[in-house]
This record gives sequence, C-alpha cells and structure tokens, in this order.
Amino acid sequence: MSHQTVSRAINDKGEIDPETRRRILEVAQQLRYRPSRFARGLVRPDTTTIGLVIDDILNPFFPELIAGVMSAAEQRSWTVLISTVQNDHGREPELLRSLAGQVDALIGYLYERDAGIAEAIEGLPMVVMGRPAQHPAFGVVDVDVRPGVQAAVDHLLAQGHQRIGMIDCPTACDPLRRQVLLEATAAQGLPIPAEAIVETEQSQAGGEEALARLLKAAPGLTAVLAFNDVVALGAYRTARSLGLTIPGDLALVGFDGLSLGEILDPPLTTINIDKRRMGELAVAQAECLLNGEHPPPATVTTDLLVRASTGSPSAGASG
Amino acid sequence: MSHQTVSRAINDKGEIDPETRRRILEVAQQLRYRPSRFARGLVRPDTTTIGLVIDDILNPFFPELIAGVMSAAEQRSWTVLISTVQNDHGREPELLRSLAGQVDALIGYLYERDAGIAEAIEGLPMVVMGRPAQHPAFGVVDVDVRPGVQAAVDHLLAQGHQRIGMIDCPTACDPLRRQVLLEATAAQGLPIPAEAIVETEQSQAGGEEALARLLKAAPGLTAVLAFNDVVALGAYRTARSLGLTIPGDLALVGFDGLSLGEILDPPLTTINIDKRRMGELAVAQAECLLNGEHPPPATVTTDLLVRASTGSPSAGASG
DNA sequence: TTGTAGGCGTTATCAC
DNA sequence: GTGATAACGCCTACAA
Repeated sequence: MSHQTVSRAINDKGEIDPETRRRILEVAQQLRYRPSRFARGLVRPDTTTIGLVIDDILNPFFPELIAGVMSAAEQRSWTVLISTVQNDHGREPELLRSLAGQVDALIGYLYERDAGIAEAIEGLPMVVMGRPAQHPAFGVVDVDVRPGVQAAVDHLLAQGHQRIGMIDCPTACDPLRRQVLLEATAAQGLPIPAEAIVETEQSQAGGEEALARLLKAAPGLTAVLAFNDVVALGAYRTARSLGLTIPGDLALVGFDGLSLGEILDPPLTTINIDKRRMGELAVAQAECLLNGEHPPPATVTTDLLVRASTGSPSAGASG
Repeated sequence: MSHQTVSRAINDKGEIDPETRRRILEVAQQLRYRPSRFARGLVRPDTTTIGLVIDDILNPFFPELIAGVMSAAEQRSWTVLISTVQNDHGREPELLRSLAGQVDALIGYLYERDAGIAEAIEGLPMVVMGRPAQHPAFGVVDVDVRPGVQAAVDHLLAQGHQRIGMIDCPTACDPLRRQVLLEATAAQGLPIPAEAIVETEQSQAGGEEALARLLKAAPGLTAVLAFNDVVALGAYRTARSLGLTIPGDLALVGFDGLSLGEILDPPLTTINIDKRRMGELAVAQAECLLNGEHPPPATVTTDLLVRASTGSPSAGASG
C-alpha cells in the first residue's frame, strides 16, 4: 500500500481495484485523514485566492460590493478572503502586509495612500476601489460621480429649487462630489456660495450636526445634497427635530443608493452607485493583473434614484 | 548563493552578512519574488484558517455576526475565509465540500441538516449557529429566545394588550419563537388562538402579506410579534397602507435587534440577539474543536429592546 | 492494478 | 556567514 494508491483512492482516479479503494477510504475516514491544502497547492498551484480588504463590515455600503466580488470570484472558482480594519485606518498597512502573504491578489477599498499600499504589499497585484489611480501598477475601479450629480442638479432645478447646499465629508477619498456639484450648478447659472457647503465626518451623527450648522450658516436653502446616505439619515433627524418637513421645507438627496433609504420616511432620493458591479469589475481587474496584463481603469457610472425626499419647495421655504 | 541564504534574507534572520542580505532583497524585488504560501504552510503548519459560511451577505443580520467572528479570529491570528450561497440553500453541501479542502475548521449559519453537513465535510471541525445541536461532534452556538420573548410578552401585557398575534416563518431553522410565545402567553392566562398566528416567508414581502392576512383572520389584535425585524418592516408597510397607526392601533415587536429598526418611524421595539457575541463564541467553539476538545454548546441570550413601536392600545383598537 | 522515483518551495539542522 | 541535505505531503510520470 503506497502513497500513490492512497492518492488514487482519495482523488477518485480510475486504475484502482474497487475493493482496495473501499478499504482505503474506510481507513481514511477512521483516521480522520484530510489531504493537506498546502501540499496540494504546492503541486497544483492553480488555486487562486484573492483578498478583499474593507474599512468596516458594518458599513451598509459594503455588503453589496462584497456580494459582487464573491459572485465574480466564484465564477472563476476563486476563493475570497475577507478582512477589515474596522475603521482603524492606521492598521491598513499592517493588515495588507499580513494578507499579502496569503493571497495571489488583493482588492481594497482603503484610506491608505497608494504609495503606502505599494510598500506594504511589495509587488502583489492590487486593485484599489473608489478613487482614481495613483500608482501605475494598480488596477482601479473608480466611480464616475458626474452623471449622478448632474442628474440630481437637473432634477432639483426642474423642481424650482434655487438654493442648494451640501454636506461634504472631506476625509473621504473622493473629493469630486463637491467639485462636480459646484460645476454643475455654476453651469446652470446658480453658483453655490461658500457658506452653503459644510464639512463633517462621515456618519449619521455627522449628518445631524452638519445640517443644523448648514441651515444656520445659509438660511433659505431649499435643497441639500448629502455626502452619502448615512449622512443624509442624520440630516433627516435634524430636519425632523427642527420641525421641517421633507421635501416641502427641505429637499434631501443622498449618495450611494443604499436600501436603507427606502425605509426612511419619506424614502430618500439618492445618487445610486452600482456597488455589486464595482465588485465584479474589481475581480476582472485582478484577473488581468494576474495574467500579467495592465488593464485600463474601470469605472462605474452613477444615476439618480428619485424617491420621495425631493419635490418642489413649498411657498414659504425654510430658514 | 543557496536557498538557505535567500531564506535568511527574506525572513530577516540573523547570521547573514548585511551586504549579502541587501543584494538578495534587491534582486528579489526586481524579480518580483514572493514566497509561496503553500510551501510555507507545508513546513510551518501552524497557520489556522477558518471558513465562515452564511446564507446571504445582503441579509442585515449577518454583518455584525461576521464582525464578531473576524475580531475573535484576529485575536488568535487566524485567517477567515467567507463564503455564501446567496440564498440558494441547495448549494450548501457543495460549498461546504469545496471549502472543507481549504480550511482547518468551519463555522456556518446554515439550512442544511447536520447529517448533510457531516457528509459534506467528512470530519472537519464544524460549528453550527442559530440552532440546537443535532450532530454530536459539532460545536454549537444557539440562541435562547426565551428571555427575550418572555420580556416582550410581559411588556405587552403590562401595557394592557390582550390580543397578541404572531407572524411566523416556519422555513427558518428555529421553531422555538412561536412555541415560547405560546407558552409565555398561556402561562399568563392569555392563550393565543390558532388563527392569530400566520406563517409566511422570511422577507419584507412576506411580512407585508402576512399582516394583511393576520388582521383578517384574527380581528381585534392589538399587538403582533414578527418573526424578525425584516418581516416587521413589511408589517409596517401594511399597517400604514391600512391606515393603522403604530403603536396606537397596533403594537409591533420585531426580532434580531437590527439597527434598521432604529430608523423606522416609529423605531421598532425588538427582541435583541447579540450577534457579535455569537460570532465570537463560534470562534471559541472552533478553537476547542481544533484542540481536540468537545466544548459544551454555547448560547447567547436575548433581551427586549424597547423602542417606540409598542405602547398601550388606544381605546377603539383595530380590527 | 499497484509501486517507485522525483520534484513542487520552504525551513531546520548541521556541517563547513 | 554560508551552503548542503533532508523533510513537509502531495501529485505526475513511468516502471513493474
């Protein structure tokens, strides 16, 4: 009874006496024998494992993105290893370094600068999401915010809004939301004054305090674009506590297209990102990188999901 | 220049000329050399990887549970490999089989019976969550629904509710929610008639249609316990479309303690499960199993999270 | 149908 | 400080 015969039985090859095989399998079961994944991988290195690193598994933005990554990976029979730093961004390099030893490629939605990433992973194929490329070797899946923001501005203007504000989150990797909003409104002859944009942290609490501040700094706003849906959720709270009705006294637009927006009252109009597709594209980028190719950056577009938090301003609008 | 010297340089051992090391690292970088994780694992098999299998990454129940698993795994320097069947429960055995070849132990929140699981994984250490043990070798993290349901019943009775109904989901692995509700109400002299319990599928749509059916079958209910928060969300929709106010016309209690309940209007009273702790306990169970021990089943308890969807019934209650 | 030989990439041991 | 050798557990190729 050699290694080889055992191998044949375990792997269900032909060329083996059924009786021998039966006996081997029986013994194997008794011994709770399991083939070593390491030895297997060593000999058949066609097993691809990719790592997915995100900020915070509890952030409702990510589940859909993860689903996209996993389904695309599954189509390729890849394995996905997920990790997070749970909002502790300082740990990103350390996590990347450790993950780099366990996977064939990495996909990340990160805060760390590309230079820092590159240093941590030392040449491992890497795909960064949600921001433009900085490092030439990296794959990219970026979000083109322009169509969505443009649609939102058009939508608000069509409804008669003249004073639009924004709650921005400058710590996020994406500086474009604000910029595109400014351009789009300016192009329509309705430039947004500086005081109509406030900055806050990216959270519900941030949204709450920011809207209060915004309405004080720029009285008369009839519509506000929030940096994302979670921030918009905070804005709802403040609007309610100030006795403002949505959308009559204040129209609100979110960003991300999270399903939580649907259960708000009224449901939140939001600029939608196809998060699942982002995940799928990231896997495709990783595949190119693994094949030694240099894929052009991928982009997902954005569009406006009109729900009920926008509408024409009522006569005597807020202050 | 031998393997060995290279190994010393890469792993930063002592006993090497700094200059030699520098040269090696330089060349390694140029060649984009990366050590094989398989060969490493083969020689130093102290790398533990566990697999986590869940239904559906988009189900808001899971992120917290995942966070618990990951943080507990991280404490032990374990790696977590996540996989889902995205609600296609028939694929569970296949997925388990494939995962079994890549990890040292598995944790799952599954529909498949334990016998089916056991067959798929052939002796791999396994922890099942959210239901009582069926297979003697498995680790278990179960939920004790009794305290939470009891507290909910006490709470409703104290508020003067006399007619309580339930929306149940029999496809779920947990048959106890209904049973405990029946026992708890009966013990207080308020048995629930059969028509005051309807069954539906575990989803928002299920909750919507079920509440409509329930109110027809058992007119006069003033409070309803939903199988979980997502089902309760559906019930909110139906209540609103019927013109019923919550909690005045109808009190609603959910199950799970999801944060989405907080943003409902009114915020949803719910029986809370410590999902993060479930994840942590599951990892602890896996650790015991890996050490060859046979841990006693772990249990998380439940409690009532009182928010605003419960209150005293108004005078002329619903029908 | 079964067994033998060799090598996958890494680390540990021990001799140089 | 460095290099040769063996071993980890598996698979492929070929010989018996």
